Amino acid sequence: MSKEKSMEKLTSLCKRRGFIFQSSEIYGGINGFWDYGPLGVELKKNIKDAWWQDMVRNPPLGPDGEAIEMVGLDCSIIMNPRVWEASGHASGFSDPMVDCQTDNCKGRFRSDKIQDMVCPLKPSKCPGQFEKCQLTEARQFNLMFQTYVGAVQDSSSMAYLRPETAQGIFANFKNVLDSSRLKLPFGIAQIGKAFRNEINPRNYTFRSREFEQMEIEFFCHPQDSMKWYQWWRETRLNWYSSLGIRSEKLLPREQEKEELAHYSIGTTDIEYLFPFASTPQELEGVAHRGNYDLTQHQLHSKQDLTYFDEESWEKDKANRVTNSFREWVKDKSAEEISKYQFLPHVIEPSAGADRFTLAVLCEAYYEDKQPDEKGVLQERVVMKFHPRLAPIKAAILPLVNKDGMPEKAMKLFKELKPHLPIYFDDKGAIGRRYRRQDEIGTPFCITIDGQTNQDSTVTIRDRDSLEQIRIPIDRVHHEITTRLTAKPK
RNA sequence: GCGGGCGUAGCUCAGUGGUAGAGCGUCACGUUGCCAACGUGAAUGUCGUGGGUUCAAAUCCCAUCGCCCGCUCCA
Repeated sequence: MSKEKSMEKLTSLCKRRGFIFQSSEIYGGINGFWDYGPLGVELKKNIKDAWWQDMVRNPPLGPDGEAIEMVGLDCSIIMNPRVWEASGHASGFSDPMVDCQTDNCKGRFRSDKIQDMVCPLKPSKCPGQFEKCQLTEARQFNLMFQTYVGAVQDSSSMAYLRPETAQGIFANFKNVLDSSRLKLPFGIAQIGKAFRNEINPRNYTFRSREFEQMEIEFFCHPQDSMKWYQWWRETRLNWYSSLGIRSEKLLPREQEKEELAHYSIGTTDIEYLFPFASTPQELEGVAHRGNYDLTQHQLHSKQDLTYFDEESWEKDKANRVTNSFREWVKDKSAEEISKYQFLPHVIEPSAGADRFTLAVLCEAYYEDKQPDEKGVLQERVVMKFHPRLAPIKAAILPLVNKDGMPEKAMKLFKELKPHLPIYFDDKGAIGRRYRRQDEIGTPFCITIDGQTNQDSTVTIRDRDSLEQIRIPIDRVHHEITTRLTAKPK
């Protein structure tokens, strides 16, 4: 299947079944913004919940088999604009550009580098020197959305919608440290919306202007930072696999030196081979940011953001005349001090919730052939979501609408409803109902049939294998729960 | 931002100046003891939006918005 065709099929299914809609569609839409429908919101919520559960509430054991400390945070989207001066987003990342409007040129150039560039029409000259050049004024291409705080719109009230959740974590580093009795190493996690004026939104929801991030800032001792960098890289990769992403489509890629952001010592992109692209695209960046961010915020806020390593200080007690750090520090070099008081290094696994949701949708889409009632192979569309992520976990179906089957099915449905997202369907032929569930990725179908009347058993059908087994009706809840947490095949 | 293609029912699409269509889906009733395209019936469109040309526009022209592809961009 061509890449255009397979994305078309997926986007049409997403709309038809209520996973993803274009934002403000009845008004003609808006480029780069998307809405999640009834099934999409469940899917995305399951993804965010899985991340929170597996990274924050119950993270895996650390590199030496030790438990690691993780806490959460939920910061405001609009912050003091000075945050973005400190982070570099306000100044460093928006280059003034000029466009050439000459008919067969239409080039775009960075205005600060224009002397070093070559005019596409007259290679002996720079853009602007050739008599036919029609350059526009230099225009600022700012990636951040601007807004105004308060009713009066002037420059003093200007603010930005955050372009990443990370800076809220750095800005709260001291607050979390002072309120949570945490010691290095520890991580602070946040899930939240971020906004970027992407120059060119493309590829369905992949490059959107409003998106949701799942970010961790993991603070550690500078000496251990490489160890933690490696560990997070592996941990994050494993997480994607545990949710059913095939390893051959999931590729970690160490960024080249030239590619690295100026603050980063190393970054690994975890990339996924989407059907719309011929090369893998970034799902998550695991970046070693050193102490760049805390340094910047310390500088701009003039607040002390250092960490005092009580443990090392106590350990070296015997070698000192005083136990007062304030006293001791007076005649010491910066290097000596930094043994006890320093800015932690940071490993940042930053994942895109919408990008991963899209990857999950792409990964789940299958067309296969299954026999119909006459044994003739018929095409089937099935979303093979990992059961943990599936929006609906099970459908409760009476085989036919008589002999008390619908009543029994409804009773079971009502019993399970408070515990699981499930669906009741008694419309049309049973085969059609199974296929409908396949298309929205429901992993299990529970069917109440004639035998249920005799021995109180029902069948449970597996979405992928179509296999059915009989289980007692009072074991249904247990059986589904068990299967939801099973490892992917 | 540039160039090309496209926009008709929920989805996929036919319809090139003269009555708005098909398949699937949806809903109702019937049928249906296990894997959709069984029967009967029904609903659904100011043909993306705005303007223009014309006796007459889904169809031609202009603008605009959105989608897809290729560049450009992506701290």
